[in-house]
Amino acid sequence: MANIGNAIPEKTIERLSEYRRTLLSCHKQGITHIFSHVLAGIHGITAVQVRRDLMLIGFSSDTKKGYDVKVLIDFISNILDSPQPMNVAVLGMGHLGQAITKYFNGKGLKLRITAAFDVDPAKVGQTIDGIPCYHMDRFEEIAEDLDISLVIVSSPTKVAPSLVLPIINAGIRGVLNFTSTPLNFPQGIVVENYDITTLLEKVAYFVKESEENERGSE
Amino acid sequence: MANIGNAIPEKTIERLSEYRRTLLSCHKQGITHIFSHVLAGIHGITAVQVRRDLMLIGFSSDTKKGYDVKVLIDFISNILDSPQPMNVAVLGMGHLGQAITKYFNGKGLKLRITAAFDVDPAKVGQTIDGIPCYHMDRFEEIAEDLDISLVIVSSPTKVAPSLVLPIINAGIRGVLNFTSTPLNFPQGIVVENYDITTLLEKVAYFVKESEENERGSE
DNA sequence: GGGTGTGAAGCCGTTCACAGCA
DNA sequence: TGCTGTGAACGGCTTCACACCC
Repeated sequence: MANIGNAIPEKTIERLSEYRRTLLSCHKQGITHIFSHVLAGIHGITAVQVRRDLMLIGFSSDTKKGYDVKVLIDFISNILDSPQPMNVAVLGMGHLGQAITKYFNGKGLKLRITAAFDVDPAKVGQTIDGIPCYHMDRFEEIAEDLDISLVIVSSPTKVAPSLVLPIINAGIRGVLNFTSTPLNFPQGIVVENYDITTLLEKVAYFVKESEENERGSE
Repeated sequence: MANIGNAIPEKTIERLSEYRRTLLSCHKQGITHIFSHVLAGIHGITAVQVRRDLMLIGFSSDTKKGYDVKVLIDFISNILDSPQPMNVAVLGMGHLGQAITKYFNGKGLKLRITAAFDVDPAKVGQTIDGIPCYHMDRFEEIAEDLDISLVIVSSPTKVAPSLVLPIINAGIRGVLNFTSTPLNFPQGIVVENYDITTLLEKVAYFVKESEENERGSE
């Protein structure tokens, strides 16, 4: 039995997260209402897309002044956030791990980075950006103690495969993998692989494409 | 007039980049042939998907021993890579910028990070991981000199909007943006926005979803 | 007029089902 | 038998077109 009228498409979820960040920034600037086409413009999409997304989550505005920023923030948050905060661990506290940690610090999100893991003796035992760094050997034990449910894999690509088993054993539910190895987990664990190289190669390909088209049509 | 039988879907391009990385690793290990279902397994997708992707780029194998790894690498490279290497600049040499630079260093790709830009006096004028770091004020000038065509935006989110104009003026063709502000560019400039927060929030949402479904079906 | 909400159409990407081949 | 290649069906997401409402 499904909980509510759920089944919100993945793309919509991504955009909701983006809308919310924009809305929070509007809210901070004192903007109280926003039109769909303005929100769309900021994100480089169409107004229909915005309205459709809001329709899918059952949001509707009663006014003609656009959407109430504060109300919409709360509505989206109600969709995206868990009732209780989720704890996140960063696996690999190199530059990427530290960059991610800094991103999240003080953002006041429902997702909290509460632990980091590494094997470098210079980092283990330290507190980096306010996050304690433990040795990877102790991952399963500490993940359980701290009730970690999500991990970000920012280790060197070479060691990433060796993290799969500990992650499974620790009962982790979601993985965000930034290494160049696709990681496979059994059903029930949510995984997103984002290889930076692939992202850049994609951009490069479409640049190449558009240049070829320009040349072709002149 | 279109160049070749192009129009390869975006998703396929992403996967081709991923396949290639896997294939390169296979090649290094001395594996000469690979079945579609093996390649699929590594990437957590179906064999049909792999075959369909290869069909779309016009690749076909003549043997029954699976695909020839070396030949396929060259074929994919011919699709993805530009004839001449593309130069990439990193805007923002904080942790994220340095992480990205390290990723690319010595990967021997057709994409080369050839310059970094920052405003921190401690970084400007230095060489970091073999990449010279210039002051952002000199971006337009140096981008032209070094024939930069792609940029990676890894600056703090707050300054990201101020980079848009210099990027346009410098004639940059592709942008990979890792900040939390969506950046909009005029038609003709390829942009990919990848906000790490959004990626994590998406994983968190689907974890929440799957937990609710489990609870619902017990 | 200028905004929102939405059924219906259209497009894109994935999967099915099966033919063909060694 | 076990693999590859592919037309056709399917499903998810986006866009069109238009009704409705200050």
